[in-house]
Amino acid sequence: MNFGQATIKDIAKELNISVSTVSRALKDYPGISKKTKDKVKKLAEELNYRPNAVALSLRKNKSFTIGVIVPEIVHFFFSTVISGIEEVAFKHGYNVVLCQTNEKFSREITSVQTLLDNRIDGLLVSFSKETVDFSHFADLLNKNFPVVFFDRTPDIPNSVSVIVDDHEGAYQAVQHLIAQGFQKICHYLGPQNLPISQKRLQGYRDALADAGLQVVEDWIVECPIGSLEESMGITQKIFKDKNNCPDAIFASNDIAAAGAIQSLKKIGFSIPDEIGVVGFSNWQFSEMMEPPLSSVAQPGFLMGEKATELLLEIIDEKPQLTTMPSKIEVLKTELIIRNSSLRK
Amino acid sequence: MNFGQATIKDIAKELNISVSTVSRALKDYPGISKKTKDKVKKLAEELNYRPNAVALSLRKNKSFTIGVIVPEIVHFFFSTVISGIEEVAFKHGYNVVLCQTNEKFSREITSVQTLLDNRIDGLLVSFSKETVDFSHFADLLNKNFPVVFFDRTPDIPNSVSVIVDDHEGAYQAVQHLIAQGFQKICHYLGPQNLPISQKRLQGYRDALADAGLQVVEDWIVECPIGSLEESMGITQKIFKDKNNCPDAIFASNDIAAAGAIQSLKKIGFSIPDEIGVVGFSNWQFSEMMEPPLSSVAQPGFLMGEKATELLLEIIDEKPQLTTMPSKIEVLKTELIIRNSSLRK
DNA sequence: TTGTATGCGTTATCAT
DNA sequence: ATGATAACGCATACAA
Repeated sequence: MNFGQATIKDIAKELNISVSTVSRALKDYPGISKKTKDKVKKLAEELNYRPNAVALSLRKNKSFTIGVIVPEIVHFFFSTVISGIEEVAFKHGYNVVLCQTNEKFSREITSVQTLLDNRIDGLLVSFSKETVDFSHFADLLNKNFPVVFFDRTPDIPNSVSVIVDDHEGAYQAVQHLIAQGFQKICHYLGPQNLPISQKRLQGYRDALADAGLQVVEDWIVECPIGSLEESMGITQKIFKDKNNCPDAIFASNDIAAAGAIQSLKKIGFSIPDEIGVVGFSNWQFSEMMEPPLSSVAQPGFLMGEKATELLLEIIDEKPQLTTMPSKIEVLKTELIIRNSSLRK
Repeated sequence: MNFGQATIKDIAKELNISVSTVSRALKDYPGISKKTKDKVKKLAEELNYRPNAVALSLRKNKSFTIGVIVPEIVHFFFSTVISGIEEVAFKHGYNVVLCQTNEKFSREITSVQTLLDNRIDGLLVSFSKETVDFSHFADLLNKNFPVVFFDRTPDIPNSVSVIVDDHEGAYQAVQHLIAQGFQKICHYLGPQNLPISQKRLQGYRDALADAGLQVVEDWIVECPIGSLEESMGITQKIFKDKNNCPDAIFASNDIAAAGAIQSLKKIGFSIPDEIGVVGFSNWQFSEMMEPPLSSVAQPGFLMGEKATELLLEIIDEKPQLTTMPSKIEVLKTELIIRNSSLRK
């Protein structure tokens, strides 16, 4: 169905002029009589004429659409990033096509494909936990197709990324715990193959090392799923032996931290007097928990904005000298200190 | 740029056959020799040929794309709905173009327009708080353009919507508070012009009436913004006079409930012994609060799925007899009882 | 100042 | 079994 959308053809027929004249009149081309122009514009208005963006895409080989691929939409951090993306895209007249992979590699492949089929002008990606082969992205980069990675960066040549300083964020969090007098700090590690997890882990290690504290390898436990239940189970195990357990937790994400707190409270530990907890991401609920959860805030909205701005620069083929040499933009995190780690 | 995408033209040239033959070969049309077919398919594979979806859209007047308009992306409920939408769309081979209005009417207008310009096949909408004029949607419906509203339904003819039973949800919540022995229940009302707010309010009124309790109009306070701060401010006022204040709160959303709890704790009330609190939406953080917040759960993911399924039915012009007569699908809510309202 | 013709990638109609 | 051509809606090089 056409839903009664008028085309320049309709206008041309009605006015007994050619389509090219209509086209030019509508776009204020030089060398067109004021009379015709007015006539055309008036009718266009009446008919509620709107240019067909699909036809334009085909003609100009440009869709004013960017693709966005995220692991999950229902995720405070990612939805915040998406929001930032949408804002900048909207401001520049771009549309946003959204795909979620549910952390599945196969779905990532499909999504990239259909987005390309739809001739997006560029792609913003945070890849899935499963993704270890990046050739589908490398292929794009080799073709010089505009891609910007956010949060999760692949280690492939010529990639452009926006990330937060995960190492520094983790370092500060652990440093803070140490400053509060905690000595036996364990780490709830995120999915192993994600660079963000590795960097947070390294920040944790470095902070301990710099403070002259020993790293206990058994106290670095992976939370591959990142659910409340997983974290509660892990916490129960680690804190089973009250005489030989950590006195603080630095968790790679807030859900894990929340699960830990629930579990610790159930066991009967007092927080932060006996156990200190710091999370990562500063989810919306962090401040509403009891005790309020200290967390490393990530500027998600800003990340979405930056990534989109970078992408649009690349699309417009005017990469800024300031951004291109490094190919990676690192945003600052901010440690939000609340009562879960603050011994007065 | 073309990014080296092969077209049927390229294949035709290389094989010295016509484009129509290529087109037919690729689509297993009858009346094409096995030899040619194999030849074409082989080369297509080699060249990594993929049909240009934009060209197809133009040709077939169908984009396999649906538009989604939400007030805010960073909102637990809406992001959950979006996720459900994306799942069903993906399963049916549809793309999702996402727009957020930031609760602005003007932006809603623009978004509808650009989505139409891009020839989406259908539209899923939850309109903004500001929207009181629905003519931009009515126009679409008059043209028989496929639209499905979710969560926020306009009162216009021929509209199709998916909502939850806000009245029943509210009714149950208040009934539960009454059953727990609370008598002086106040209501934190959502934005006045939203039907969902009105229905929740009515559920509140009816539950009180059915229990023979008086409705105190001063205890129905609007929270138009829906922020933590707003709710805390309101709570401080209402509960200032300990001798003449409510003994329970039924809030139209969980953020308001969370703000209330924070404020109440600060004032020194014990929850739920002195004051009971029930929220609406069952946000992710509800169970992590202290005390855990009772709330009316809305099936957001299901809503997204249902709305999309309905939309696709309309697009495919095979409306189910079961769904069309009513034009409105009502999903059940579920009261999740936690400690914020549970007197043992 | 305006019109004609061509092409973007694809499918469909009509020939051959 | 295959090819030529028009059409989807628009922009533009070239004519007039």
